Amino acid sequence: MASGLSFDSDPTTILHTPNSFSDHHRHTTATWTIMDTNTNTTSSSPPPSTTIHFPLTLNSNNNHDHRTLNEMDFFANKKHEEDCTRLNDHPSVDDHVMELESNVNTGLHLVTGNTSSDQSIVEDGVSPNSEDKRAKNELALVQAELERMNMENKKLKEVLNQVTVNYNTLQSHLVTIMQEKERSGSITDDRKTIHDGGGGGEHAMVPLMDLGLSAPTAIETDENSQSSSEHDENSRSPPIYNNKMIVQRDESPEQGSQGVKVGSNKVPRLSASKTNTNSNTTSIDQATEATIRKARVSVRARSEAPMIADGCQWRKYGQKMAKGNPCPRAYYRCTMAAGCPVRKQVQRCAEDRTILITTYEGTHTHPLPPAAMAMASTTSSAARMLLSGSMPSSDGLINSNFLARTFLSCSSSMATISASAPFPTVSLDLTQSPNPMQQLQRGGGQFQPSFPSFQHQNFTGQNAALLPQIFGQALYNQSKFSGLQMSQDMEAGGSSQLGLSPLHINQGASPAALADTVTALTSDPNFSAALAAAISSVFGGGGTNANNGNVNATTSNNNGSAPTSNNNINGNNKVNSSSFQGN
DNA sequence: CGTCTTTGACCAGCGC
DNA sequence: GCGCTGGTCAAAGACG
Repeated sequence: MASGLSFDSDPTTILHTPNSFSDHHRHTTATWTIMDTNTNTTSSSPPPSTTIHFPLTLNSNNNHDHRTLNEMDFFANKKHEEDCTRLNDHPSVDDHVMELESNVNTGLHLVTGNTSSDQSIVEDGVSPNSEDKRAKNELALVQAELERMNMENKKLKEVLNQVTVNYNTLQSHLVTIMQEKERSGSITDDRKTIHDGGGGGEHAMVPLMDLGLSAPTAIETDENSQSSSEHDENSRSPPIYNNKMIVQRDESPEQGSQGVKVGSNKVPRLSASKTNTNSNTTSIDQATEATIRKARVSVRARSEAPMIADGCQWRKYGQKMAKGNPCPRAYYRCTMAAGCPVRKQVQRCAEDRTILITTYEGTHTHPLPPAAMAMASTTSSAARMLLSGSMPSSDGLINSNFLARTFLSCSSSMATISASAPFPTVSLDLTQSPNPMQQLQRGGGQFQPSFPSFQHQNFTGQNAALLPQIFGQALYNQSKFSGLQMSQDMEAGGSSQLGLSPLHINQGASPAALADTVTALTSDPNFSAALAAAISSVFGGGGTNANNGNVNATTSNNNGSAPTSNNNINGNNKVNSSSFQGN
């Protein structure tokens, strides 16, 4: 939804927008109705309900599938400060958001005054004096709250400005250093690298720094290579993927396009790390990467599709019957770039074959489309979370502990961590409720937007196939927000909380504190709004993929009787589905 | 003909 | 040491 407004005070109070508003996009004045979810009444009904008319005028010239996502993408990378402070980067609505700024807090902390009784006022203006007084009181409360939120937004703007400045400064500094190195002869060839990766002809992506303004990304040190052609345009300056500064390193040819058989039994295990490099640092890196490679994210989603659409291209390389499950397990590897180490396993749940269990392993070494970014963020965060406290931090402001919290924040009621599994695994169970917002309410309980096109959706078929994308996007957005909070804390010397949000993250928190943080995060309306935006961006589109058509959600049958066909939208994807035989 | 899927074989870890 | 299991490889076939 466009505003993503939420309520701090009353979890049962929601915003309702007319169907015409969401279905046919914006025009003229929008009417937001605060409604009591218990009675499900609207402004057309007698009280209780409070109708607020906002001078909202939104263009409807285009049908951006990413509209909602962009609007809720509060802290998108490299966003200009004015865009950030508006908390809205969609050009078609910027002006209108500016109109709203003075009246509506985009910080999503709108609080109604009728928190105790759910009583509301009659909007015809001829109510008795008592109701009139009460209405005035409520209005005063709302106005006060709005004023407070405006102050918060101003503070956020200041913080974000500072973070942006720091980011640009560091980036410039890095480029300068690299140029100096290049001049000094340490780099004699454009294709040569700064880091010695062991020699060879191909190139791997190495994270040099992550300034923490973006979600955790899929970039990692990896023994696999990118094709050189992919980096031709980046050969003279470090490519930046997902806000990570990347440098290239040479790589041994024996670890070429096929890469080390990471994840297989042929890859060095953690206990017996097979290091063939000269430096201890590299050995540590490889061990770390091997560890990350082992971290897994399992997503359980109710889906009739043979494979969830996560925005990536996959190639099936094996299928096995797993013990204890009559359904075969299919093995896929990412084919979006040569040598990408990411694997995933797809298997139907033995107990409930409508549940599709997708397990991701590894992180991507290539640029990702937005749709794939979401899942990559999720898996990358999970991988690093599982290494929390045990890996050298190369993530700058966002370290593994922070990522852990970020990850958990998305899913306190849905995510579990398995310490007993052969590999550290984070399981996201998206099957417990047909409506993830209900889960969100259970976890945070403070945000229940009204999505006319969403509320009655069941998470089956293609929609279910997009669940990880939703989840990942929520993580992605929240990570940005949380990253800002972290930066904010650091700006304040790590001791002074600015009190801008109920969300505060402290480095090195205890497990108990972590739990508190998770609770705080899940109750944070910004996170809720981000998740809601991600969901609405997918489900509000009436089945249209919110990823520029890069996702091929296969909707064919899953009984294994016939190979599935690729329902390519744009015909660009080589593979995005398989003939997974569910039974 | 190139690409992708299928599927049996192979390998390594692990438990007994 | 042996068997089980998970994971991957690679040849063969299918498909567009």
